[in-house]
Amino acid sequence: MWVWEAASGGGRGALGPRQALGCGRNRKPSPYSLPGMEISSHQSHLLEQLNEQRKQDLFCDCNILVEGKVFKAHRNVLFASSGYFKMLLSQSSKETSQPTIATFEVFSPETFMVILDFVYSGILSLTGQNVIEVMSAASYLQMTDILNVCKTFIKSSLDINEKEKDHYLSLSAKSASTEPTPARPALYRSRRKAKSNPRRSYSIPDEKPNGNENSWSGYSSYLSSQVILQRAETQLSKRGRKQGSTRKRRKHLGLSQSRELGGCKSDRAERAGASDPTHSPRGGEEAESEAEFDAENDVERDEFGYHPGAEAVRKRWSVTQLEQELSRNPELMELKAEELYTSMPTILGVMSSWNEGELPRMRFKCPFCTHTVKRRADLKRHLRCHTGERPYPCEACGKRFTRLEHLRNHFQTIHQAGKLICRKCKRHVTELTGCVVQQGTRRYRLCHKCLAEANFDSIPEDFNPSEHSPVSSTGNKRPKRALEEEQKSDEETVEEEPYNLVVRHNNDDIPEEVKEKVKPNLR
DNA sequence: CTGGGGACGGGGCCC
DNA sequence: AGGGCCCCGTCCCCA
Repeated sequence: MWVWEAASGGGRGALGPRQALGCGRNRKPSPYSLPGMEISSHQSHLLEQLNEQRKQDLFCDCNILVEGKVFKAHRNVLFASSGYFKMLLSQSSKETSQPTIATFEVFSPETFMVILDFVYSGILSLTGQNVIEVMSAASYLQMTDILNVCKTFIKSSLDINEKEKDHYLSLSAKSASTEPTPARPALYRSRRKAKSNPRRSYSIPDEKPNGNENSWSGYSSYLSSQVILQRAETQLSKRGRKQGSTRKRRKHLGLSQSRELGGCKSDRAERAGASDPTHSPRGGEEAESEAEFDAENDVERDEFGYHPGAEAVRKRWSVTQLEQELSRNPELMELKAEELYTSMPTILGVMSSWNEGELPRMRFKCPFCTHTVKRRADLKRHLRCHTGERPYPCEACGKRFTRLEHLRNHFQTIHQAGKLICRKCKRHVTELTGCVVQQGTRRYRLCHKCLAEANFDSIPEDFNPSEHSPVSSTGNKRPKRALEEEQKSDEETVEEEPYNLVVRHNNDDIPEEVKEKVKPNLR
């Protein structure tokens, strides 16, 4: 668990244990810390006292009901900490004789406990499990400090340094063919023995890197690599017990995708300067240096242990990771996307409007960006642009899409010559005045005149676009042959034969003979 | 270098 | 809630 301790009062007063031990960054002396003007411990002492009062239910004038569980707190503290409570309490400020009761059903009591503890202690206990829900709740309660910390938490776990990235690459390569290296688990188990303190305080890094940043980014990188490691191991175990699996999963594990398949962001990133998909296994030297790194930074590892049962690891997701992984292994991405959806907090609601006299409308907020949508389904759709999930593959060219309609549009325009326009002269053509021309997997129309000039062979027989529309279904699997075809070369997808296309989705249940029938041209 | 067009991604919203 | 349509923005290719 990460514990973010607010450097209360801009660095005065409470320092986290890390800082107290000299591990923290060197802070500039606060301009407000004038000698003799201020007792630095006053604020923390005051907060401690308030927290004590809360625990002893002294002077608590606000009851917060969260899914049936009652939390007692002080109105003034809540008012000072949360925009939501500020609004709520200012409306009921006149009736001070009765304790205010606030009811929430939009986050769990555990989440509110984390937030309330922060309010009264300045210590925010974040884990990979709770960060998204805490962030959502903080968004709901309009607590920007917590929001920022959550963002930093998530952001920091996205920053995979090169070392860890290489590490993952070697792992994913291994996972496709060999057993995971035994050195790594052993490494972590030995660390688990060295566990001393389950909690650790971290200060939020500034913009400028310094000594403390190492522990931050290194730690987050470690988290990232642990997720990946976890997934790689899960993959292996799933492959071992594939038959017992209740979920349908695509089985083209280890087959790489064409460069188009990584989603828009990863796609572009790869085009801009892709990393080499080939990678060498992780050497012992690296493991050694990592061990040194851990020793130096005293990184707490055991909580994010190697064991597959560690929920904290399983639910720790990051955008960068996901995109990078998809570009290399779509199955990993789908597993991640699937788990992301299931592990996402059920409540992502935020209030869209706080104008006076206007009831706030509930919207669904993306945990990865600032985007909000009206409907949960829209959020799910939006999340695909973060997860990189592309569940709709084109059987003709292998290109994958986030939406069925995109696939359909693509298929119609690219592979079915759906546009009744001569590609050359741009004139409108019909079945009578024009012909369909095949070029590789692409089909387009030419009028007879342009066709004669271009000296192309038309493919009039058996061409009926309406018969070959993409079929809506839910599967994700792509035939191995299509993938292998892409692996050879993108250019090699140009075929000689006419293309009789059937785009389907769920072909997990389609027998091999049928697959052969519907894809005769991908040989 | 620039403008036009195609392909695609993504948001809003209706059914 | 899912499917589908419409619209707009962006990227890329090509003339």
